[in-house]
Amino acid sequence: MIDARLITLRVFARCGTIGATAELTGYSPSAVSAQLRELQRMLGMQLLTKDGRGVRLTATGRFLVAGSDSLIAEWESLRAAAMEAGDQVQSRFGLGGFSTAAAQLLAPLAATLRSTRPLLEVQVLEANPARCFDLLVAERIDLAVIVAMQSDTYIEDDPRFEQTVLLDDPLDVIIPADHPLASRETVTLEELASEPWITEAAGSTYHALFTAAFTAVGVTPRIAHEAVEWETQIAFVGAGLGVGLLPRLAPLHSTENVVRLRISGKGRPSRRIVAAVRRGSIASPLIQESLGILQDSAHRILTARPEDDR
Amino acid sequence: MIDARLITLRVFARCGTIGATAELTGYSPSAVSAQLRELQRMLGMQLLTKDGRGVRLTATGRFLVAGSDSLIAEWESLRAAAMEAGDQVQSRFGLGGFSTAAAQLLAPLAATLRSTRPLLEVQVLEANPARCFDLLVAERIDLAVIVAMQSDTYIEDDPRFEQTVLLDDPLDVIIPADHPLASRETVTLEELASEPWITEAAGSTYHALFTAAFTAVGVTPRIAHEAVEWETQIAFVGAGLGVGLLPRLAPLHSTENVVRLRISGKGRPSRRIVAAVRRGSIASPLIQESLGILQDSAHRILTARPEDDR
DNA sequence: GATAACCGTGCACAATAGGTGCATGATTGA
DNA sequence: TCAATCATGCACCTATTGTGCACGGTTATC
Repeated sequence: MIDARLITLRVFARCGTIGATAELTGYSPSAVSAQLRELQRMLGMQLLTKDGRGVRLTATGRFLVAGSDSLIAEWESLRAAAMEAGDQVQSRFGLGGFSTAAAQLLAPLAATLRSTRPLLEVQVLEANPARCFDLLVAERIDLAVIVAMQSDTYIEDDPRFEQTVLLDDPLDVIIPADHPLASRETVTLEELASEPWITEAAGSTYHALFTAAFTAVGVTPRIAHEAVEWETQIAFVGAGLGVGLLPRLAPLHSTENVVRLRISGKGRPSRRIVAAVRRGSIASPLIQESLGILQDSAHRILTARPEDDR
Repeated sequence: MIDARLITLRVFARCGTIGATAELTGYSPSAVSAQLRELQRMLGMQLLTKDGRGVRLTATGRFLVAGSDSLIAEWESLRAAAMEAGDQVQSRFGLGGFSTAAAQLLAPLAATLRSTRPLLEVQVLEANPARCFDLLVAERIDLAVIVAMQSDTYIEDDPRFEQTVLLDDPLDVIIPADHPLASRETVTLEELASEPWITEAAGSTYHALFTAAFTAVGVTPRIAHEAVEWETQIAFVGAGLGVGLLPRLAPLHSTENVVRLRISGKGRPSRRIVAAVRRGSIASPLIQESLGILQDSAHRILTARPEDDR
């Protein structure tokens, strides 16, 4: 409803280059370039300036993008209200998410929607959290389930999105099956202070969460190895290279020669799983129904856990 | 910026038929029909229903149109702010107006803009007040100078428009040059109570103003003849058929065998001349400049009048 | 300081959204 | 019953808007 060119401009404002904007919106770079040129012509405003080998927004451009936040939100809100008032049905619905955790929530959501709303075209895109937000802005998806590290600066106040906490996913410790502590049910991080740790490379959000968990209990872990995928980390642990942290929702197959222990004591780290939508759209019947389904799934996951871990 | 189809829907909401919408927007009826069909498809909402040989808005449609008022206003406001912030120039500017009174204000405005902003394409459309509002909604024009009868219910609170009073245009009495009172400078309506009057047909806004003026002084005029155009009315008066009321801004050529007298006493009727713009757009530099020019013109007209008539 | 990589843009061409005009069907009023 | 009014479908056409590729300018690397 809002001109596609303005949406493109907003995406450009997020990623800064024409090429990335093209990739994100699904257009070719030439098309993005032409769209932005046309937008400037029709508004009679100069929105972009050459900057080195790229382009950047002018002050007017930034102003327009900033101001368009509330415009988009108002449209989403109006559409949601009209859908609700008229008991109308949406035809396309895009979902975004990342990691097995998100998949565990998105899969039942998509399945349920497919049965309750047979006419609805549901599309699921796998993308990391940052890209999910980009895809929301680009209107490629309408709802995203993302895994936010607890230490992240929480962007609840972003004028473009509204977020709903679904559940907190605690991190467990994984140690080799032949480790002296392997028969325990719970451990404290202090007890594992001298172990060689396996984590992700510094700079990743998981790494930030990792260190935050240890600083909370006043311990400095010795980082022995680095792994990106949970699977890799589990394999390292199974090979006796060290110990690591693993989110509760990440599956651990019994064949792995690795045991999972809950963390007791203070400083129990967790990831926060939230649903994000474009601001204003949260009143839409479809979004409401989806959030309900997601929260049911989250509740089912929570009730399957030991009481003190919820 | 807001999708043209929504604008079309809004125009339809005002005039009720596809044909009228087509005429007002400049499209063909088929195009309007197709646009509205496409709009419903893309929103997944049923906005129209068959109603006899025409169509009418559904509840959802009315809801959407009502809610879109603030959306349009916010966009206009954003565009205006961006134009001002970036010191940018607009390329097209549509003006609307009706009657010689409006023309006297619009002509100098268009002329001034043409010299101060040579790149600006100024288009002037002559249209009666109701149509001017329609044209504003349809985004065919950006500013309208309209003549509102004082008795009209004043639509200042319409969420779609913002209005600025330019000046009040008093009505004078015109009488034949050989009338006994012709040498006077001013008359009261009471003095002319027994004269045969010429006015417009009952039901017109001018007729409403006419009767309001007389009821204010407790006189019931005898309506002898009816005329639509001022020119016709002047000719009738010149022919000695009766007397009439004529706005100060309506030109009276000396060859007409008619004299113009100001009305003294209470109940001096007048028309109100106002400038109307889409809500939100009033902050735009171009609108601001235009309103300034219009007010200058109005001021010049006022200062040319006797003091007690301003 | 040459060269490669990157980024945006212009151009030829293609697809398709979106327009017009006319014919048709449905409904209402004379 | 007939004419007038209104919306819509269809055939056709236009022009907007997309793609793919080549090119020029800028930055980073060796």
